[in-house]
Amino acid sequence: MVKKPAPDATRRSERSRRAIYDAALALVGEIGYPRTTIEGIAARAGVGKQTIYRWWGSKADVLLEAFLDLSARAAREAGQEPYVIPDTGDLAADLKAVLRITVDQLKDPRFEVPSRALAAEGLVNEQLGREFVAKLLEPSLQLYVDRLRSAQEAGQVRPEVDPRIALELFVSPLAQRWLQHTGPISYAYTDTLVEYALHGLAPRTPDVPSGTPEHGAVRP
Amino acid sequence: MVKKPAPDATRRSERSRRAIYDAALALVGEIGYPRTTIEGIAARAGVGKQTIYRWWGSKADVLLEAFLDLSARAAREAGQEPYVIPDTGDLAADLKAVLRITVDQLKDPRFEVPSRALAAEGLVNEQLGREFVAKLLEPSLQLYVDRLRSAQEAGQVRPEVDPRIALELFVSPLAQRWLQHTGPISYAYTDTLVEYALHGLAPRTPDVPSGTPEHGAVRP
Amino acid sequence: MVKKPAPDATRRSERSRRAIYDAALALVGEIGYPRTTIEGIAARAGVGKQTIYRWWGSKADVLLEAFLDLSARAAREAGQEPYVIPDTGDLAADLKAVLRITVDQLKDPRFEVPSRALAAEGLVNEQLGREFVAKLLEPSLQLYVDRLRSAQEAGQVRPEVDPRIALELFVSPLAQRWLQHTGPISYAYTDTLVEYALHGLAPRTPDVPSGTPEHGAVRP
Amino acid sequence: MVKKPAPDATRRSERSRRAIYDAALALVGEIGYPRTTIEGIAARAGVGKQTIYRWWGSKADVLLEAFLDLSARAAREAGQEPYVIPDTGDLAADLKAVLRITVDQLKDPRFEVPSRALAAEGLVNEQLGREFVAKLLEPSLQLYVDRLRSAQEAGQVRPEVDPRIALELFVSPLAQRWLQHTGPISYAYTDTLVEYALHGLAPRTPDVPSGTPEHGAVRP
DNA sequence: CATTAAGCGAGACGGTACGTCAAGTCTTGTT
DNA sequence: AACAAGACTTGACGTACCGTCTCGCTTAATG
Repeated sequence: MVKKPAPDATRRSERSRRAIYDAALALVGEIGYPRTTIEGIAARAGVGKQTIYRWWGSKADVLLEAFLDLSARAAREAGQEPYVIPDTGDLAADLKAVLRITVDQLKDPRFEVPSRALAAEGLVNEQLGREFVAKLLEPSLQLYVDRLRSAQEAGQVRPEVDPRIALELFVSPLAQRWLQHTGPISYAYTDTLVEYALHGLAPRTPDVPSGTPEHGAVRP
Repeated sequence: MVKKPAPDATRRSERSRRAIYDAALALVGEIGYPRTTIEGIAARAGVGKQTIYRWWGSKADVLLEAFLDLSARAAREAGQEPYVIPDTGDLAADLKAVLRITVDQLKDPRFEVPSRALAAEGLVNEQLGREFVAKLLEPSLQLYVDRLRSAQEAGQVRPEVDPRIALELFVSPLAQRWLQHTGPISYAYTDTLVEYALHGLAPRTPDVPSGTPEHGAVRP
Repeated sequence: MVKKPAPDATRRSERSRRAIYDAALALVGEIGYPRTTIEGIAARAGVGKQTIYRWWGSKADVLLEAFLDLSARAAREAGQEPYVIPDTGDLAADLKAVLRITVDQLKDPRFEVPSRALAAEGLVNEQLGREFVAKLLEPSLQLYVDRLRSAQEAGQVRPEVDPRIALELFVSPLAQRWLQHTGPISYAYTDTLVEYALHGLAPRTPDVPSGTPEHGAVRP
Repeated sequence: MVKKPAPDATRRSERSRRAIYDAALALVGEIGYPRTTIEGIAARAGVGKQTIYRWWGSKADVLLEAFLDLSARAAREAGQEPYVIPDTGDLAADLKAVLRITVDQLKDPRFEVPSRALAAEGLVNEQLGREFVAKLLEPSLQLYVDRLRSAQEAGQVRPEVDPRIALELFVSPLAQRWLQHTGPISYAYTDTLVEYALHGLAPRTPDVPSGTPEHGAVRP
């Protein structure tokens, strides 16, 4: 297979790259992802179509990079400590705090439309999906893993618990409600999730061995 | 707003409807959702494009109906009482059983491609998303609500727990792993989810330094 | 070749026929021939499409019949003597008179649009063209033949002249100007045509034998 | 009114233009004008539909240009001085000669189908009709005007005759017979037309009882 | 310091699919 | 059995974008 000779990145126009990012994000925000076209991005950015095709493989690629760039800039502007979950010693409080911030972000329209679009594209386009997950999701999830491990060391989480799975108990429900509109999103909701996840649904009656309930016991 | 006069549904060709469903599902399975076109469906079904546009508003609408029809037929074939979560009294076992079936379904290629495509479209097309959720997701979720309420009555779930949120602890993680390829799916995984969800991540020692009160402790 | 069984003309709905004629002529007048459709005629006439296809073979056929019907009705209304060229003995005067009437007709918008449309269709659709000529043109032309023959008997037209060709000298120019917009149409114009046709273009110098002009004669 | 920005004609593909001309003429010749479609022309020419719509406004426009191009090429091939009526001094002979050539052209199938189609379209589409007349008809007619004027100077045509009308006496009948199939076309026919037109239908006796004065008679 | 090869804007090109319109056929009651 | 109504398959319409391909024109690094 003949690959096209890779373009010389050192000669790349920074001006165009920026304009393309801006145009892509603006269009997705204004008319939505499906009606955003490469032609439209090029026109809005004052750029030839070829300049887009030279550096990206698809509309989704452009938007992914644009969004990563946006996130990076937003992070750089907003805070010194780029992205850490606080560790006050109170696991529940720390998780609730961080999830409240997440709730705010999910409702920020600047982020909502493009990230939803990328998520959607990722479902169907596996290659992009993996990149989306690797570059946007995993770094955040890793922070939860770290915080949970720290809690395990402090004896606040059972040692045999797998943090990678554990974090999904409160992260995935939020993600699904947001993505699929399966329910409202609020601080109360995420607080509840943390509580349920940490202490479980079953009552803390130590005399009932888990998994083998006594059927007749509670009924007179 | 000028609505076109609704076509006479009593004269609708059942033959065409079936052929369109079949063609849509086949094409989505063979070439994927994005490369499936209305023109392609019409050609494959031996049907005029207009017949599709007469009864559906978009490619996604067609696929949604086709998929609902497929699900209904599959349910009719497979069993009499299609959609009930068993209630053996052992909540954990029942949930694990039902989630294992779900895992199997998620891996069935007949269902995987179209439902993933519909989910993806639903993310970006809110109207379709709501329909997708209402017609495909909610009925299943309601079954979990019912089973959890039954468990609450049996004293196996804390009475103050909201079942609609509780079910997300094990359903959403599975959904997200499947949709976004954020991790492998297996019986072991779903079993673990059920366990974590039912009993929580925190250890069952009353001297937990966490700020959350221990519910069971205050009851004699 | 299997011909479809001819419909039973005795059961034909006169009401529909009339409505179709009216709708066809009205539509052609309002939106022009090319944008007039069978579907449009049927809708306007309050008639099923099949009723049109049952009795006519094409849009052009419908319009041709509608126009013939219109002409017949117009003739019946307008005059007792349906269509004769007067014979006052003065050939030139008679021809001029009749052509002036023709000029008026050609400018009547009720007739102009449909007859132009039929003429156009007839150019390209030979079968229709022949019918158009036979039913609409020839009868009129025959009147000129008759009048010219009468003039020949009166010694006003050279006996060896072929009337069928002779009439074209003044009829065809008018027809062409009207059809192809190659020039304005007026009484003066048709009068001139008659004059030229009757007496020719060459000067009436009997000493110049036709066809053999003396080249040097006029040049000193 | 929003006009789309005119395309850059300097970048136009000559290759495509040629292919479109050829395809259009070929299709019109093979299947006739009405069944010739833009889609068909594009396919046959190996060209995108948009390339046609970019440069022409309609099927008729394409064919008109294609035909003009064909005529120009034919003229360039056939002779140096393509469009002159001979002036041997014998007007009748010259006209007969030129009309015989016209008869031949009218019967050449390469020209017949497209020019008939264009004429038909021009009847109904006035804008095209005017262009057709201006670009194809008028130039030829002007030649007759010139020749007739020359004949007037030579005293072979009455000085008060309007050449623009005079030429119609032999040109229009031929045109009508050809366009509307109102009669056969032959050398004998055109010869007769010239003769009638030049010398008129009325006998050359001074005692003609017609009301028209005899022009030549009053000159000694 | 000019040369020259790359990136660049512009946009024409061959295509594919869109969503619409109408053609002509077929089916279902109604008159 | 003709009729009104209208769903059906078919095919073309004219439009929007796709991704590729020239065109001149900067513009930076090199001979």
